[in-house]
Amino acid sequence: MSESPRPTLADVAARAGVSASTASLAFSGSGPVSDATKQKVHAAAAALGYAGPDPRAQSLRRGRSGIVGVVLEERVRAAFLDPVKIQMLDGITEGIGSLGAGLLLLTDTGEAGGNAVGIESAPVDAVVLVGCSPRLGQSVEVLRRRGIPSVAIEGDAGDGIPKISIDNREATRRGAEYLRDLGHTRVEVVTLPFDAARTRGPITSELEHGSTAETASERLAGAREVFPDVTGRVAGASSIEEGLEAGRALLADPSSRPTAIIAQSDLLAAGVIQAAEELGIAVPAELSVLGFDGIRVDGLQHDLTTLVQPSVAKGRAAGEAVVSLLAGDTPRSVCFTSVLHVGDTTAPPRTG
Amino acid sequence: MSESPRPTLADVAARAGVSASTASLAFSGSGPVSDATKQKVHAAAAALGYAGPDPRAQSLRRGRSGIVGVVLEERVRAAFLDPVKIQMLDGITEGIGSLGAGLLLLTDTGEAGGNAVGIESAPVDAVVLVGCSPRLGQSVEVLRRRGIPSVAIEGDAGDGIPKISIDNREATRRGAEYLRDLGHTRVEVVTLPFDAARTRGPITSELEHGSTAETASERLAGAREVFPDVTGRVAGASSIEEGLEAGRALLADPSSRPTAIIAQSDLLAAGVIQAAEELGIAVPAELSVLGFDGIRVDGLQHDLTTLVQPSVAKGRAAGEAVVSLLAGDTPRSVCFTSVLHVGDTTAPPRTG
DNA sequence: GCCCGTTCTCGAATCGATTCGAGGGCAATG
DNA sequence: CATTGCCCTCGAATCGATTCGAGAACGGGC
Repeated sequence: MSESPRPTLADVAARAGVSASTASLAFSGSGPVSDATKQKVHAAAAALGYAGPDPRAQSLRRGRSGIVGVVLEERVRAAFLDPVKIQMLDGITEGIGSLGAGLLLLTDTGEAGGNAVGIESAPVDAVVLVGCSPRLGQSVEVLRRRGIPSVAIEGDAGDGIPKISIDNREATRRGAEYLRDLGHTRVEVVTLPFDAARTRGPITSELEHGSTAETASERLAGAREVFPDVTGRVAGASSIEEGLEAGRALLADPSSRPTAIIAQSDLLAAGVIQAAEELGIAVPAELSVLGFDGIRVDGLQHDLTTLVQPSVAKGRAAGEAVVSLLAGDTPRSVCFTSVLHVGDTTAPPRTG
Repeated sequence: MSESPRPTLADVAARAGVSASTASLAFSGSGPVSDATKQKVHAAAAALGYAGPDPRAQSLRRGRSGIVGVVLEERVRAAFLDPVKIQMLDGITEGIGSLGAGLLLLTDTGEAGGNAVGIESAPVDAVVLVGCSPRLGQSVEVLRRRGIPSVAIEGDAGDGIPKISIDNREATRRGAEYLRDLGHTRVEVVTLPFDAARTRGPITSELEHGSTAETASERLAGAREVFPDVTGRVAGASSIEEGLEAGRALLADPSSRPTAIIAQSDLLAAGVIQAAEELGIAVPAELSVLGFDGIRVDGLQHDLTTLVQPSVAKGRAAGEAVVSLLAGDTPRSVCFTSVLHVGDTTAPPRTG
C-alpha cells in the first residue's frame, strides 16, 4: 500500500504518474499545470495520506522559515509573569499579523547547551529583541553574523537595527520633577538590573559605569537631572519580590529614610509599597512611591502614581518594523512618549 | 576575501583545506577529529565570520527542528490575556526544559492563508494542544497525518494522544453541591463556548448536542448532576466582557432572576459580578457567584468562590509528556483535581 | 502539408549540512 | 622489512522540496 512510513512529494508524484517537479507545481498552485494533472496529483496525495510539503525542506530551499523570533531577556516563564512583556508580545503579534508568521519564544541566557534552540541556532527569519537586556550586545553580534534582520525594543542595538523605545530619561525626569515640586528632597531610587549578572545591592559607581542596560541607566540619568546625587538600590529583576527586598533595605533605618522612592517599574514600586506596609510606613503620607510602566498590579490596593508607557504600541511598531525589514525596506527607529499618571501613592512630604 | 555574502560550511572547509565532512565533524565535536584539524576549521570559521550550521539545513537532515509548538485555540493575543493560558504556558516551558526546545506559538484558526505558518506547516517536533478548542478534531487529524507527536490539555484528542486534564465534571458538581447546600434552587449557568463558531446566547439543546468543546460540556454536566434542569447562557469566550453580557441577560428580569450563577471561568464570573453591580444586585447577599480556575482577577474586589485548578502543573505535565514522547515512550494521560475555594461571593439565598 | 507558437511536463541542479563506509597514512609489532 | 591495526580524513549519498531552462506535444495559420 503505502510506499514508506511517511510519504514524500516524490511518492505522490510516482503514484500520480508525474515527475516530482510537476507534483510540486501542482501543490503550490502557481505554476502552469493542467487541471487534469492537478487533480491526479491531489488524488494521489489523498490516497497516500500525504500531509503536504515538509516545512523543513521548504524552508531550506526557500531560505525562509516563516517564523519570527522573540528574544526575551529572561527565562520564558519570567516573561509571562511580567505584564509589560505580555502587552508587548500582544503588540508584536498584531504588528506581524500580515506576515502570518509564527512567534518563536527564545531567551537570551546563552545557555544553549546540547540540542537547545538558542538565539544562535533558531530557524527564524527575523527577531525582535525585547526588553532591556544586559546581554543585548552579544545577541546582536550573533544575529549580525547570521544575517538575521532584527528590531530592538529598548536598548541600542547598533547600526542598521531599528530601535523601538520610549523616552526613559525624559519621562523619569518629569516624574522626578513632580516629586520635587511636591517638596521632596530626600529621594532614593530602585533600579532595574545594570548588568548581565543582575547584581543586586546598593547603587555603586562601578555598577553604573559598567552598565549594559540602557533602560536602567537612562531612567537613573533622568532622576539625576532633578536630584543630582540620588542613590538607592539595584534590584535583581522587575518583580514585586525584588522591590520588597530593596524597599526593606532603603526603609530600614528611620534616620536615613527617604520621603520618596522612584522605582523603575510598577512591580518594583508595588514591592516597595509592600515593604513600607510591613514597616508601618504610610503611603503616601510618610512615603511617596513613583512607578514606571502603567500596568495594573494585581493585588495592589493603591492607584499607583506612575509613568505610563504605551507597551502595546511599542510591540506593534516592532512587528511592523519586522514586516518592513523582510520586505527589504529600512524602517526607522521610533521613540514613544510616556505620560505621568498621578495616582494616590504620592503626596507632599510630611513636614517636620 | 569572503567567498559569498553568507559563508557556508563548505566555504569554511575550503578555506581550512579540509573536506566538508571533516568540517562538519569538527563543528559538532563528536566525531574523531584531530585537535590540529579542529583548530584549523575553527580558525577558518572565525576568519570568514561563519555563524555556525544553518538550522534549516540541520533540521532537514536530522529530521528534528528543536521546536515544540503550542496550539492555542484563539488568536495569540487573546491567549496572552487569559491568565490560565499564561500559567499553562509557564508550566509547559518548565516541563520541556530538559529538551532545551523553543516554544512556537500557533493558532488553531485554520486561516493559514498565503505563507502563514499554521498547524499544518510548522516545523515542529511535537505540539501541545492547549485549551478546549472546538476545532480540536481537525487539528488532531492534521497532526496525525504529519506524524507529529501531540499532547492535549483538556479535550479528548483520540487514541495515542496523552491527555492532560482536570476533573471538570466532578469539580463543578462539588461546586454545585456547595450552592445547593447553601439553599440555592434557582441557579443558572454561564458556559464557555460549545462550538467552533463560538455561538453566544441561551443554552439550547442543539448547541449542547453539537458540542465539540469537552470542557464546557463536562462542566455543564457536573452542574446538571445537582441541578438537573439548569439552563443559562453560552458566552462567546472566557472574558470579563462576555461574562458581563451574559450576566446582564440572566439578571435583567427581576421575576426570573436566579439566586446563584455558576460561571465556567473566573473571568466570566467577574463579568457576572460586574453585571450584578450595574443592576444594583448585591453579591453575595442577593446573588451568589461561583467561578472556575482559581486565578486572581485584576480589579475584582471580591474574593471569588471558585474551583481552583492546578494550571501550572497541567502545563508541566504536558511538557513532560512531550519529552517522554520524543524519547520514544508512551506517556500516560493525567487527570488533576480541582479544589473548591470558598470566598466571599457565595452565601445562602435571601429568604423571602 | 509545413512551420511556428503556446502550453504543459520533465530533468537536473540546488539549498546546507550530516553520516556512513571506505581508504590512506603512520606507528607498532613480528 | 612486511604486516596488522588504528586513527583520521574524505567522497558520496541523503534529507525533501523548489525552480529554471529545455523539450515535447498539440493546434492554428498560411
